Amino acid sequence: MNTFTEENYLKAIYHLSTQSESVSTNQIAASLHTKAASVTDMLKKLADKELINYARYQGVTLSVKGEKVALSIVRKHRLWEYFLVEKLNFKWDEVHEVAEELEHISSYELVDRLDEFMGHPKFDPHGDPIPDKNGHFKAHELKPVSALLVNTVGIISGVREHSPAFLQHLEKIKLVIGKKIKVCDINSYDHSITLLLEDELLYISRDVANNLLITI
Amino acid sequence: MNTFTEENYLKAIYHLSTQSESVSTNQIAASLHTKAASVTDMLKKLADKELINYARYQGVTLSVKGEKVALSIVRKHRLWEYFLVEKLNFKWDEVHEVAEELEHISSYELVDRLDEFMGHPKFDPHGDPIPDKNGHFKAHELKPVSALLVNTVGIISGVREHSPAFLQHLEKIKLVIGKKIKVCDINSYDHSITLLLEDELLYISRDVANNLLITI
DNA sequence: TAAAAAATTTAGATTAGTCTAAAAATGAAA
DNA sequence: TTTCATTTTTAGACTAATCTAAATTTTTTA
Ligand SMILES: [Mn+2]
Ligand SMILES: [Mn+2]
Ligand SMILES: [Mn+2]
Ligand SMILES: [Mn+2]
Repeated sequence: MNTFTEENYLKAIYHLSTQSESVSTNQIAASLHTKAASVTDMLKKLADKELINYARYQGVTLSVKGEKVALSIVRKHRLWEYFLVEKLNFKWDEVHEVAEELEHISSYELVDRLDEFMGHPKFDPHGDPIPDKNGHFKAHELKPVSALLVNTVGIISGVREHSPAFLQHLEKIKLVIGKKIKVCDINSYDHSITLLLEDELLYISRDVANNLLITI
Repeated sequence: MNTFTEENYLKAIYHLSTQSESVSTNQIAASLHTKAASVTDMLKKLADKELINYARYQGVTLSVKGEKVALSIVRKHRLWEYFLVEKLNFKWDEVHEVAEELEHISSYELVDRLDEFMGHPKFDPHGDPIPDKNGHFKAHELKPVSALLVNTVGIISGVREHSPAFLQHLEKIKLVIGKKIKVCDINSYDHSITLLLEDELLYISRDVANNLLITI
């Protein structure tokens, strides 16, 4: 089918496409920690296979076919992350690297049975939606905590940054998915925020507030 | 660490080593469906990494280091097969190909937690022993059904042939692992055998009898 | 024990993916 | 609208794994 590497390019293009309409060679290179010249080579190959729409110097978008492949990789990634956390007791900051490998296991039978085994979860451990076998999913309406006004409430439902360091920090201060928060104060100097979390006050930096997502 | 391909070579050498002391280039080529010239190239590479003992034209054995790697792949393969059958309801003839991919997932944390999750199984769905995390395992004392005398009994405990066709055939006639059998008659012309299996008589060919293993 | 057969290795190519360095295209600024 | 910085592509090379065909070594057999 497609190689491991082709799948990683398609997934990278998919994720970058959620930010901007068209994706540039340099964006892909940065996201895959590779060089622009390598990306150009691969883009030609993916265009030959009709997985992307590509014109020299003009950036790239996924074709319908390419998006289907990308969504199946994302589905596998997130289902495996859910499995690792819910069944094997991994922490939410430990699963990403393992899922980066597991997402390339080719059997669709496997991923569908895994989905069934876990009861068709809708969101992964980081709050990201899990596409169904047809690639359909419904995302939460997410806002960063930093966008809330004083005295408004929200439920922690996702993160914008997935680094182990950030996830561990959230875990440590008990700001995990599902918890209800209320904004008590916004510091006008450094934009740090004081939250109410289960009857306790909690200070978070602007940076944390920007990367922590809530539903209302 | 080691590439996917290096791991497959080490595993092939490991399995062939259970048959003969030293393993030949052609044996490896046949077992990996590749060409002798390719095998020679890889043997040089594995020898450089001190994973095998290799002298030109003399065949090959695994080094202690190489055997450790091979056993870890075998452990992963068999644990994943057990998982697929016991947790995801795959049939015993459907799991080998998927496990061929899963065995290369590198995380040891993953395989150890999987082992724990399943209660440290000792044998895979085909009766093959699962090495523990130190590579230790105890194999059954296995004999082919064809080696039994008339009126002796045994318990189905393994197979010598792992093809889906053979496994499906056994499944169909209910000759599955754990069942108790008694040899009622051995045909002196074609060596086919009449078995007693749960109060029912069953005819099996010499070929089936040779590839079906029992403990006494 | 010498010739023939079989097994193994070497030589030389190929393909996928990557890189650096240089060339070309684009777009922003003067 | 020309220049210049940035982005992107091309050119040429490298590594891992593979192949075919030819050469070499080992083993068998006569
Ligand atoms: Mn992830
Ligand atoms: Mn995730
Ligand atoms: Mn198997
Ligand atoms: Mn097995």
